[in-house]
Amino acid sequence: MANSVSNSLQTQRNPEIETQPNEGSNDTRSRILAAAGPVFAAQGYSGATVREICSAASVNIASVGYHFGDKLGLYREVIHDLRVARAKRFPTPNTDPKKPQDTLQALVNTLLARMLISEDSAWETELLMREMQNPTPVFESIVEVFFRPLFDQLTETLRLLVNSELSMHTVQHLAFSTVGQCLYYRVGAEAIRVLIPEQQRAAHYDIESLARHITTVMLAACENFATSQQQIEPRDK
Amino acid sequence: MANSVSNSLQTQRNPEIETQPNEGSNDTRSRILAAAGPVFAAQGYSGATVREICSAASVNIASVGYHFGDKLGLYREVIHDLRVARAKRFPTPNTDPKKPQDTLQALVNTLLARMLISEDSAWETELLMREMQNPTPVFESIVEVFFRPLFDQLTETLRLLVNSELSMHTVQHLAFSTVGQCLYYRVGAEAIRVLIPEQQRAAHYDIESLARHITTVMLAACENFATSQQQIEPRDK
DNA sequence: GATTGTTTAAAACAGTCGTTTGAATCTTAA
DNA sequence: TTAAGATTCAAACGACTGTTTTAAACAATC
Repeated sequence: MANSVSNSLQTQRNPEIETQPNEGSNDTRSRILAAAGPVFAAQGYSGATVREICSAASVNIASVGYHFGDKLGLYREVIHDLRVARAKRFPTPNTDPKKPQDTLQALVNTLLARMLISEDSAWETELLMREMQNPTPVFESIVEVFFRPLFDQLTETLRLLVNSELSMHTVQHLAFSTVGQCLYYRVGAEAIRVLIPEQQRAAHYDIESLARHITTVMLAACENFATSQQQIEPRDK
Repeated sequence: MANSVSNSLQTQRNPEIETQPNEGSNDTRSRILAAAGPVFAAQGYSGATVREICSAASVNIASVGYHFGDKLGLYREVIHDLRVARAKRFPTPNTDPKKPQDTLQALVNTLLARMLISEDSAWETELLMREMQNPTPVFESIVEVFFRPLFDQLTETLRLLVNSELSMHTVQHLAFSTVGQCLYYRVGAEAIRVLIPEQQRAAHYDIESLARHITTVMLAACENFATSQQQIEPRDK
């Protein structure tokens, strides 16, 4: 029990010795990490099997137990590595208080790019989406590190675009409206695939077109909220 | 009445002899169906176990094999029953071509009500959300029966609110903007729970407030698209 | 070369999964 | 009642899961 609890029990690899000429990517531990991400993303945490991961990494099954303690330890490490990789690849755009329209456009572009990316790193987004529907113990930290910064920047930008006296929760609703529209093109992707013919999808569902559309919608809404004070207490138009 | 499904194996119940007026709700088959829905919704198709379902229904494990063939057969039946129950409970609002604003408001209300319902039937929405992320063989029919009618009505309504010469795909994007905003308050519910303090959530995140906000956003966007022809061909092409 | 500690390998462990079995029970009709 | 079918039941099946065990291979130090 006590000796098999923490993965730090065994003498894990020593960082001092680890600066070897040996390529870290060929390391067993690294190979497991590289193979685990896509498998977790595709099958979910419960659905993924350590056998499949180890098979994809060409590594013995017992290795995950040795290097990460257990399956959850491996998953935590995958999430951790995902965070640092993601922060580098999608830097939040700079905020220019003088051009909030451009900032909004850039934020929408970033959101959509994160959603619709179809490169090798698509599994990262897939994994985050799974965390939203089936939160694991790491979910809360994911929100704080991943979502909160973008959400804050979005609300600040929208604040510049509307009546400054507008209540806080209305601005937050506008932020969720923006995020929701972007998110749908991933959450509802399978539904869209059935609803919209492929030809039309190929023509009008690229990131730039969608970003332009969503930005237009939100700018129109902001203009409405900026001019008509009445919208704060909306009764009828 | 509720039985006589076309299952392949075993000697299923004979419709001719079955005329016996035994209460269908206490029937083993009905108890399994009633218990299976929430379990499938909570755990997903793969995650749900027939043992848990049968335990919740207080029936023997072999009953699902006898009455539904196998686990997938039970799932199909659950989805089928869900469809008929859902169609009755959430009738699509009537379309009045003279008041498209009201129709839009009603559609947003319906969408949000479907998303945020927290009654006994909340498992139905949960199940549909799972189908969107992890489509099973029944997904396509779900889209056709569940989503397509509402999507068509939404596009027709939005068409009345914008310039009639606006391209088809732009109107469809507007429909997805509407759906996306509604959907987010369920998909992102866990994230919102972390981002927004509970007190604020309790005050401003009820169905009526959100519906009013989303309708306002979309009406402002439609007005923009109705007046400015420029939006049809943005920039140069 | 022997010894130590680290890493990998094959096999087995205990448990759960969906499904099947074959006998026991119940229902119905003669 | 009896016979035949419909339905339930406990038990087991084989396949899979995460994890552990035991031994072998490897590297570095004495």
